[in-house]
Amino acid sequence: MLSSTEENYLKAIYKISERDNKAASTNAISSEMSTSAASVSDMLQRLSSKGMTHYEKYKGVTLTEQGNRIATNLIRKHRLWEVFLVEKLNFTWDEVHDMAEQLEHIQSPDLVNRLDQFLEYPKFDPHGDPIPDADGNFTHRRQIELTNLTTKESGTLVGVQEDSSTFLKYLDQMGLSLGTELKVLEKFEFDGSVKLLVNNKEQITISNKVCKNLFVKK
Amino acid sequence: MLSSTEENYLKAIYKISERDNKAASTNAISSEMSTSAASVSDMLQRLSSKGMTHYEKYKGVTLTEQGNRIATNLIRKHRLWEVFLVEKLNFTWDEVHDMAEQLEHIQSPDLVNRLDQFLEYPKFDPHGDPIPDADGNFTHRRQIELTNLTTKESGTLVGVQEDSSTFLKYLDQMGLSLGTELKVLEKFEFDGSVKLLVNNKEQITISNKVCKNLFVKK
DNA sequence: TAATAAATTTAGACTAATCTAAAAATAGAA
DNA sequence: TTCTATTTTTAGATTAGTCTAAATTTATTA
Repeated sequence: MLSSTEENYLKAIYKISERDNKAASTNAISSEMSTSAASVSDMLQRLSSKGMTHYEKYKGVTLTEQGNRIATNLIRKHRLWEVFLVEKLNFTWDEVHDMAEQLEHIQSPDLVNRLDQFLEYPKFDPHGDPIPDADGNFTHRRQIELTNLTTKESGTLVGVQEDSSTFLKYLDQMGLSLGTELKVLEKFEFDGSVKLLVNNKEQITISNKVCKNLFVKK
Repeated sequence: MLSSTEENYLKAIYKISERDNKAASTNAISSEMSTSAASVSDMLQRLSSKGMTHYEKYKGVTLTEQGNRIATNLIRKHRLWEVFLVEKLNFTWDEVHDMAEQLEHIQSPDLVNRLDQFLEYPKFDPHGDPIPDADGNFTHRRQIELTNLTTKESGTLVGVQEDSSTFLKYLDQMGLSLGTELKVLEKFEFDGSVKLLVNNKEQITISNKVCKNLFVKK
């Protein structure tokens, strides 16, 4: 059985490997987790001795099959708890991250599957992220970054990359939530900002940085 | 903010003080928590320096108002999660203790109250134990030990003192659950065992030890 | 390719929570 | 009331996870 701390390392390694498509470096992990590189280096050796990672000094780490299974299950638990908090307890999508961060570490052979059933097997969490099933399989959705829509193209907002509270609250203020219909009216070369038509009504302009954090489905 | 460990000490102190109606001794706590007396002694000083307990060396501890508030809230969280696990996720009453032990330590200003609302403000947990409200007030119920019923008296099973899985499974096997109607047919002086009529149908005999762990309402 | 910069690991130290063994204080009994 | 048994506390050590500073390895660039 792993400690919560060890589990969090596996999650970070998973996330980085997914993003960069290569072994996670000590520095990447230390920055992801806001800990010192020294602590990470220490931990990587421990996780390897427990069979969770493939680790070669100075070469970064990848997850073993077992490590991958645990990381995926953490993500499953995290996202299902988020659905519970939003759907059943009426929290908003910007409030649930910290609670889910704690709830994902609850140890129980059955809890997560019962929760999944109770929630009627949701495929996506409140931020549009896919929820792996009990076997670790993700539902894949053909989604693209909003930046990739050309002028006059339309799409539905189906996910966000960032899930910081500040970003999500900003989206709320702009009237953007999952399911919102967007049409690109104009793209400004100068700074990459984009003027959008929201649900065929409002017009807003958002920065390039915001655009990059929004996923749409054509 | 207290650690989970510190919180568990407060709960133990609360439980012992309730039971014995006096300051909790180091030994009582160490036996309740299955840790060494030395560890307890250490922790008591720490909890006192944090304003959670009144502690005088060699004299035992009591909770301060703040300590009491935290302990009561832990009990609230524990019991509400148990209701959730049984009512919503269909766990049985003997399966939920360990999960609730973990869930009670989730830190969130609002979660427990949202959960309470979602569950429609239950007053008792799946073992018949009262759930304190947000202000720490318990609903009191006039319940007595089954041992206190005399021959031919009847009552409804409303609570259990023990909540170990083995004990609860034993009750299931004997056909006993909360709400069951019991009538005392015969009390055996010899060993204190009791013959009962269950729901006006079955007859069973249970030991004195089991009797002492059952609460009924006349 | 040699020098320098960046990344990584090791060394040594700290805190929280635990333990065993020994010392000190309190309680009980003769 | 004095001696002995019990309870409690202190001392010193251990483990997980963390840190900073120093040493080492890898990468970059002149």
